[in-house]
Amino acid sequence: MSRVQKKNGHLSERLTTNGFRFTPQREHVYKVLLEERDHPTAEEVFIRAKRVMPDISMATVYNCLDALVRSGVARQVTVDRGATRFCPNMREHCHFHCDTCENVFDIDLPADEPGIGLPKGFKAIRFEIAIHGICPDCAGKKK
Amino acid sequence: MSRVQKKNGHLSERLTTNGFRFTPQREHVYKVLLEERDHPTAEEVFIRAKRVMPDISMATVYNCLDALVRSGVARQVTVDRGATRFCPNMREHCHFHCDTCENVFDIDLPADEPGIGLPKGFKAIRFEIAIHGICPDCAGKKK
DNA sequence: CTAGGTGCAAAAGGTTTGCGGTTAA
DNA sequence: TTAACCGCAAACCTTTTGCACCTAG
Repeated sequence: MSRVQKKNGHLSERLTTNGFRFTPQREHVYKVLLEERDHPTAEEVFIRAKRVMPDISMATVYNCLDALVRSGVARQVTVDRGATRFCPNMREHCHFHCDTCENVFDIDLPADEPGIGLPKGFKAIRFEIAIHGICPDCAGKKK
Repeated sequence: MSRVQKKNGHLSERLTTNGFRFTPQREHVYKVLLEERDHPTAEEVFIRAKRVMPDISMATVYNCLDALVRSGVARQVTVDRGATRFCPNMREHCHFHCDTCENVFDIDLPADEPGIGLPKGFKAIRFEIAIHGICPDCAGKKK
């Protein structure tokens, strides 16, 4: 509880130092993300957010999630081709996507080989490593 | 050239052993994928395929790409939130997504740390590891 | 005060589906 | 022969956008 309070104080600062305003909607959307660490989609966040803030709109949820991601307090998870999922875990970690139930689990270790570093009971079928950055051509042009 | 011929012979077998038919459309879509290894989206494949096969439809391109992926001769690349990209490189490899030009490059080594294993000139900003498989709950239920 | 945010509704991608006709096996 | 596939068009789902009003800084 005090951890959440602390995080919200932190949130205000993170938003404003990144050029975003600290609004009740953004605070609440962040709270929703922290409550259940199950990597909800934007629509799931919308549904949960409406329970406390019934007038919030889908567009605002997208706006808030975007502000949270750009402020460095949440991540977009690109683990499957469905709707984007969001994750407030900013530690270095991997994601495990179950092909059956479609749930997404945080995996703490840098499990760089399938089957290695996974908690008991998880069975890896394939893995995908995506590196984001700047390619040589674009790095050259920026000069 | 003879490598392409061999691959197409291979393709027929791969499709049929996976319960798919070997059709001219599928052969052509696969050829398009092999011609330029630039990770095209379904729409880019559609545009290129139409140059030789003008009557092919978008739905057929999606159908063909899906059959190729399910037959194990191509992969869906989940590197960004834009349109799905396709890749006929079935070796174990990573993808590098340039945040500026949006191009996707194959990276051969298991570059499990940013900046390590990348060819000269590539600058990694962040990376994402997605593991796909079966979670303990679903593995239990299948028994 | 005012730039930025909110809610609504409509539009814009990207992908899937239903259907009548066609074709690979 | 016939289940699978094709092409077309319409539907679907997720995300973005335009606009009038509102509010945090």
